[in-house]
Parts: sequence; structure tokens; C-alpha cells
Amino acid sequence: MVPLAPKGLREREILTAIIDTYIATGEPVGSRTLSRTNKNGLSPATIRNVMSDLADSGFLDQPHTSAGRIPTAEAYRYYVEQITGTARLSPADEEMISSSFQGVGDVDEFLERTSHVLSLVSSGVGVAVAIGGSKTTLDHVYFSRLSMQKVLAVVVTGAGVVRDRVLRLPRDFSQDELDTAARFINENFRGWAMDELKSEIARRIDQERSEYDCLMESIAQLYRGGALAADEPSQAVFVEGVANLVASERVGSDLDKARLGEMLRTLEEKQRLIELLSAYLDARQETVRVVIGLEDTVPQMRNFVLIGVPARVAGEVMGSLAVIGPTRMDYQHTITAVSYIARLFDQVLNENA
Amino acid sequence: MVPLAPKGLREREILTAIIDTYIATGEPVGSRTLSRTNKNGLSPATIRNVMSDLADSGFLDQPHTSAGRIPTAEAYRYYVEQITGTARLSPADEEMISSSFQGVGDVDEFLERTSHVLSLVSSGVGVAVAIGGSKTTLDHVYFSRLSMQKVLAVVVTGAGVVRDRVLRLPRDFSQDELDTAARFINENFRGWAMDELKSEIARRIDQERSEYDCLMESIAQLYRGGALAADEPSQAVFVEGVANLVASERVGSDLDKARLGEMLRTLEEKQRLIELLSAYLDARQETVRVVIGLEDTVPQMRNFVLIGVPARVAGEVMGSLAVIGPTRMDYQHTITAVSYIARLFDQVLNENA
DNA sequence: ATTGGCACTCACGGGCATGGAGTGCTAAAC
DNA sequence: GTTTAGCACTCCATGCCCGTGAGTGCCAAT
Repeated sequence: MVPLAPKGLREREILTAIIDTYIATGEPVGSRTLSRTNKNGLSPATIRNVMSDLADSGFLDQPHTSAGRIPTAEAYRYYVEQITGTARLSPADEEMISSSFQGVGDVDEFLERTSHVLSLVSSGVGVAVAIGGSKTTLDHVYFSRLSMQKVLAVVVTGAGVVRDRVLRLPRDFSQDELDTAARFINENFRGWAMDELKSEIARRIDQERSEYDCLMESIAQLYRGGALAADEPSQAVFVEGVANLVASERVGSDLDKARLGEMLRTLEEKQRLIELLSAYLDARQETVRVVIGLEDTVPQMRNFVLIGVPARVAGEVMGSLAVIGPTRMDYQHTITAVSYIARLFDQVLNENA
Repeated sequence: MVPLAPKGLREREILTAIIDTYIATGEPVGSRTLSRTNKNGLSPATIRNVMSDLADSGFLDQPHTSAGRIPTAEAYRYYVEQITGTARLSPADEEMISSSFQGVGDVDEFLERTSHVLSLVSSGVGVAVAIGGSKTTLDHVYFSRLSMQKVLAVVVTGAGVVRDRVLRLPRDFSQDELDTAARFINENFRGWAMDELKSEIARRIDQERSEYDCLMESIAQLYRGGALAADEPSQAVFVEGVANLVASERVGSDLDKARLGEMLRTLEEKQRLIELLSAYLDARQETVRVVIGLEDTVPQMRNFVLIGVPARVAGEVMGSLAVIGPTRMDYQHTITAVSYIARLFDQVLNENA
């Protein structure tokens, strides 16, 4: 295991300077350049020695023998830890961001705008996914007959999330039957956790199989039709800002067409994104997580990082917000922006509770 | 105005052959190549003469003096007209496509899958937008109190489209009030066109301003809160397959990073896409429209074409389906695929009526 | 009308020299 | 012991040259 941080003060200073200039320029940085830019009047030779040490401890790489050095993943990890928590968003940015969420009513809408805003304030792709957590509770359901064997089911959860679905059922239902079924569910199960509710209904269906009454049979059919599927992975995935991947000068020029294509493809695979985010973002963590070294699990994302955080409303996880961007990015700014939006998320949607 | 089609039979044959090979190879095609590939034993010199004529009448271009010829927009238009209506989708493709729409319940879901399927079967980007046409009719509404001053409004239209919205209202409503308002609307306005309904309600609100009764006042507030906004541009835009823009070998290599970036940006501007589609796809037209020369209105889409069709359910336009792809594409296949999906759209969603 | 022949034009790719940036090492200076 | 200057060496990027190949346009012959 490589050491988590370089030992000496001098080493740390120089490493930070290298990363700063590399992020700014994108060119491998050499000792001469550094000696000129840096105020402490160290000669190129001295810096060379330090750089050599840093390379030995795994913080720097060189693309080829006679090129400058570039930071390794380890170096970025050190760098991010270094700057974490030191700054806040500028008032102008806060204003810009929070005004983007004016008039947002539900989670999906918020997430959609999130992906948009994140793509604007960062040099990466804004990603937001909704996870229908199994801890969501039922507020009420509503059924409406649309046509022969077609029923509209609306489920409102405790957190104010609304899901509607059109069900295709094996037999026709009258609106009266549907109302009765809805009333029964609402009176008996308001406030229940969705997964408990579902297993309870499954249990009752089983139990009363022999002495089927009409109501239970209706509910059984509605249930099998997927009426209560509000907690199924809702698959709401919002991705915006892919243009940044090609337009931003920050993304390495080594991103050739083939890899760019694979990245775009990956970003369009919603299931994949959900897995990716849930793999890296622990629901328990409160703070923004910066994942450097995405290529370990997603090879085509070499030189990309994930900056994300679980999105909570009143403590309950409703999804994730993240930026997927080039390692060469303004970490400071992006981290604070992601964090700020997560705070807004709670704040804005809490009013629903 | 350039002539719509070359005159001679020989000219037409050669033009078609040129376009075919250009679509296949992507290289400017020269007289020698053509003379070898084409069965009719014409010498390169003859072909050169014909090509020269075709260039004069505006069907061919040459990138530089000593290169082969490439088809102009006009040539593609001729080509598309030529092949229109001559072929059907292979049974395997039909099977693949129609199976992609298994279990689809509502318009948005269908459109989302459409964009996906189109991106798979074509070498371009699949686009599908929902247009809340003003001719939609009301089936019924349903209001539900979520919390203080927050109300869930669900609008079901005659075509079976469901829209839910969370309203933030100036005062609190009890569920009873909401039920009364919903009942009033449902009993009086079922089957009305949404825009007539809205102006009628606006009229009544105005008229009864003096002798406000309680019910009318509730409805006024719900209406102002946006309860009936089901026909507002629903902004549902689905875009998939942008990876094709970089991965497909069909897209011209002249698509440099800058332009690719602009295209991606354009494809993410939903409003822009809606305008683009509605500008080119006439709601009255029944058949697939092929628009060659997108660069006239959207400069960054040079060398791209739009293949689209309005999506109808029982004659009512619900949106548009389209492919935006490189001029070098399999027109035959894409056109039939788009057309087939439009037919499926009607078929699948008609069951809702 | 069609064809063969011929000179001319470009784009593309390989080979080669050049310049610049950077490293590593060693020996001297502080 | 740390820092620095000097020097040889490596490697990439750039620019240039030039040969090759594909293609055109034109003209004269069939």
C-alpha cells in the first residue's frame, strides 16, 4: 500500500503545486516551469530531486522518459483530502443554483434539474438517480378505471412521491370495485412501509385463498397487476451535460473517439449508472464522496472521477446526486456545489412531509 | 432552383450507384471505382462525362479538385424519393421491435422506448417527444391533499394519458373540498377539449367574481395553481443513442470535436428539439418525412438528416418520433423502422381509448 | 456517343532533420 | 547535509520533402 500522504512539508507543497498547475494546463509539469511559477525560490534541480522522491512514493507518473510529471490517482486523493472543507460556494453561485430549483414540486423534477445544474457548474456530466427505497411508506392509493381491463393506479408515498401506472388486468373492474379496494387499502395501511405492506398483502391473499371474499380477490388481482409497485426501482435516471465530455478542454485529449463512444454508451445505460452510484455512494454517509480511479470498475472511465452524495429528505435516502467528470476538474467548486444541492434537496422537499 | 431529378436513365443509374457506394464506403467515389463495381460495362471516361453533367446540375460535389465525387443534399433527396415505399421490414426486425414495446402502458413510456429502439436500429440518435396537443379531451381529474397547502392533481385525458402534478396553493384545502371540486369538474366537463375547458372555467371564474360561491372559489384557486395544465407542453423529450454519433463509422470524420460538442448540446436542449421536430413534421402528414439539409436551420447539424413522423393515436397527434442521423445512413431500413413504430404506437395505445 | 491516352492536381504517408522541454547524474557551493 | 549549476541524453512535436496513388479534364480517335 502506498502511503496516504507525502511526509515532508516541502514535498507536500510541491505536490500540491504540481497538481494545481496540471489541472490548470493539462500539460505534464516539469521542474523548470514549477521553479518559475512557484514563489519560494527553489531551483529546478531541487525540485527535480523532490519530484523524483514523489515519483518513487507513487504520487507522480511520467508519460515518457523526457516528459514532465503528472499526478497519479493517489496524488489526487491526497489533493482532494487537502482541500476538503476549506471553502464555500460564492454567493452568486448559491443564488444561481437555488434559483434553478424554484417551483419544484416532486423528487423527479428536482433530480432532473439537478442533473442540469450540475452539468452547468462543473466540467463534467451531471447525474441524478431516484432510488425507490424500500423504506418508503404508503400515504394512499387511488385507482381509476380507464377502459376495459385497464386501470390507472396512483400511489402517493409518505415522502410525497407520486407514481402512476396503467395496469392491464385479467378481468374488468368497475369503478365501484376499485374505490372499495382503494378505501380498504387506505384505511388499513396508511403509514405502512411499502415492503411490509406488500408482504402483508401477499400473506393475506395466501391465507384467505379458501374463503375468498370478493374484496380480497380484487386486491389480489390489482396487486399482481403491479398496483403497488411504487417502490420498485423507479429507474428515474437523469443525465445531462454529455456535451462537456467533448467540448470541455479539461477532459484529456487521450479521450479518443472509441473511448468517448463507450462512455456515452455507458451513460445511457440507466441500470449501469444506478449500480455505479450505489456501489460507490454509501447510503449512510452524510458528506460528499469523491471517487478517484473509476477505471478500476469501469475501464472506459479512465481519468474520470465521481463526485457524489446520497440525496436525503428528512433522513430518508431518495436517490443520489453526482458529477462524473475529468480528473482535471475544479474539485473545490464541484464538491461544494454537489454538497449545496444535496442540502437544498432536503430543504425544498421537506415541505412535502 | 435545381432540377428535382436527373433526366436521362443513364444519369439516374449512375447517380444511384454513386450514392450507394458513398453510403457504403464513405469515400468520395471516382469514375474508375464505379466502372469496376458497376456491371454495365461503361468505361471510366464515359462515367466521368456523366459525372461531370451531374455535377453541373447540382447533384454531385467534389471536396477538392482531384478527388472523387460526393452526393449533394439534392442527390440524397432524389435517392430517398427513389427508394421510398419499395421495401418492408424483415420479419426478424419487426419481431424485435414490437417485442420492445411489451407491457407499455402510457404514452411517455412508449416514447421512451421508442427513442431507445430507434437508436438501436439506426445509425443515428433516436428522438421522441410528446406534444400535449390542445385537442386532448378530459376524462377525469382527481385531487388529493398531500400536506399543508400542497395538493396532488391527477389529470386523465381522453387518450389515456395521465399527468400528475403537485400544486402549491395559497391556502389549505381539506380533502372534502377537493373531492367536491373534482366531482364538479368530472360531472360537468368529461369529454371536453382541454383548451375549451380551460377557457370555460376562466370565463365562469370571471363571471361569478361578484357572487363567489365556495365551490367556484376552490376551483379558481386550483386552476390558477395549474391543476389542469395537462395540455401544457409536457416537455417530455426522450433522446437516446448519442453514442452512435461518435462510435458509428457512418458519421463523417469531418465531425470534429467542436461540432460534436455543439450537436450534443443541441440534443440536450429539449425546447430546441421540440421546435425542430414541430418545424419539420407537419401534424397533418401521415407518412414518414425525410428532411435532408438540416444545416439550413441548425448549422451544427451539417451532414445530418431527420427522419420522422407524427405519432398518432386514433388520429390524434400525441407527439413525434424521429431519427437524427448521418446523411450516410441506411435510409431504407430507417424509414421503414420509423414507419413501423408509428403504426405500433397507434395500435398499442389505442387499447387505452 | 463512347473510349483510350495523357498531363495535371491533390491528399496522404513515410522518412528525416531540427528544436525544445525535461530528466538524471555528478561535482561544486553553501 | 542540502542546494545548485552544468552537461549529456532522451524523447516528442513540428515542419519539410518527396514519392505514390487515385482522380480529373481534355483531346483525339473510334
